[in-house]
Amino acid sequence: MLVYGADGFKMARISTREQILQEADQLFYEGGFEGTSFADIAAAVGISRGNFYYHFKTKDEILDGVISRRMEATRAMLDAWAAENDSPAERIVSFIRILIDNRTKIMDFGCPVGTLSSELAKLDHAAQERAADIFGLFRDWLAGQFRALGQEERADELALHLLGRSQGVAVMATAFRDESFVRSEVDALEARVQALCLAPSNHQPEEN
Amino acid sequence: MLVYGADGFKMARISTREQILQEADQLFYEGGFEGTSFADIAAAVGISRGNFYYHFKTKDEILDGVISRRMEATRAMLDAWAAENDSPAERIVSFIRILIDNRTKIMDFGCPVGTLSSELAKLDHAAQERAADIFGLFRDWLAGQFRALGQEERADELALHLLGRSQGVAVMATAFRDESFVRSEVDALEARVQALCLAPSNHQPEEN
DNA sequence: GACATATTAGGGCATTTGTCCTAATCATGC
DNA sequence: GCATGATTAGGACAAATGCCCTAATATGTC
Repeated sequence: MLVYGADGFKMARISTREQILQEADQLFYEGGFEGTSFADIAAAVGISRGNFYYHFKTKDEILDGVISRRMEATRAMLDAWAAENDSPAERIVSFIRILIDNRTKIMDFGCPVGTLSSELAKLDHAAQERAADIFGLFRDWLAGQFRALGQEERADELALHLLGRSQGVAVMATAFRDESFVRSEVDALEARVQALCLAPSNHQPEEN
Repeated sequence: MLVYGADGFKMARISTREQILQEADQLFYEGGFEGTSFADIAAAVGISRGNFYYHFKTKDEILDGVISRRMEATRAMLDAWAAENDSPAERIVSFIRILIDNRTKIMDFGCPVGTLSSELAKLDHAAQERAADIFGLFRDWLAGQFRALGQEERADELALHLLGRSQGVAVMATAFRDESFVRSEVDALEARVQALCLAPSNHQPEEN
């Protein structure tokens, strides 16, 4: 699907395949995997359902592509956070802040990673593990930052803990549509990182 | 659907309607609301799809019934915890322990309350609020226990926080199928309750 | 301009979905 | 043992589902 600009010249454009993945990504997030049909995606892209089959033979193939896309986007985001911040504490805060930045969508649809993982688990879908691998990217990256903070022993534990905390915030934000809860939890998490920074003992007190 | 015992006498039996709700409850949990069809439920109960319509006109009606059932079951569970334990701290620990008791199912299907709430949010389903009301039962009950612990001011905040923490644990347990993470988080949460008990200051340190 | 390939539209397929109707069967009180 | 209402089975319905085929069109190369 090539698009021509006003001047009549061909414009560099994303491929139809990429457009499909883009729309599917969003639809899967906002409506769920099962809740999104071939027709929904085709309509969103603006192509016929037949054309669809040329690019993806099954719905699972689209899911696979969407997960790959999300992994790539996640890697890019983590790299950007690493580049933008000099200290590991600031980097971890960047992670925590996605709860604030995406609060509106989170209150409407939850966390894209967590909800997909949960849905695929229920469907007993083979791609559940790949979906969980996105969590793995965050986990490893966060563990690296905690290690840089001097938490050698507990780096992975802290990473898992923080991931879980943010998932809990997302679920509750969706259930109660409560923005203030998101903010207070984010504040608590940020304070915790700062405290870890100042007193990297083994048993770190936390403000609640 | 009446059932006869070995002696030929009619047995007091749960109604077909109740059987439908029972199976639907389980199927909705293990396969999701959208992932479960009329036919699935009818097959599980062992009745024809036609008979189904006599008891529930629409799928949403079944969902409504399932949510009501879950609310009733939740109330009963909370009452039991209150009756079984004398101290508010022990009652809160009873709540935390469901993560341990149901760890296998949680690793397979997540938390029944959280996953239903998230799915209905994505489907933009009218029953999402009612699903969240189940969270409300836990929230109010937990807040009551924290109040009894002397946390007048922060009772609701602590209740929401604990609810969120347990949701986070459930999501991560499902994603990574990691039982040890569940246990360590549960230990941390229990330690936190004990600490609150001993030193009910406004800013309570927490072990991590 | 001719050609091979890449891409697209349109429709069709069997199956499943939620919903609904009708006729048969059951239980129960008279 | 009969009448009445409650319950059930079985099937029908249109719409939607995931999947697939074919013919047409566009694209890039020689």
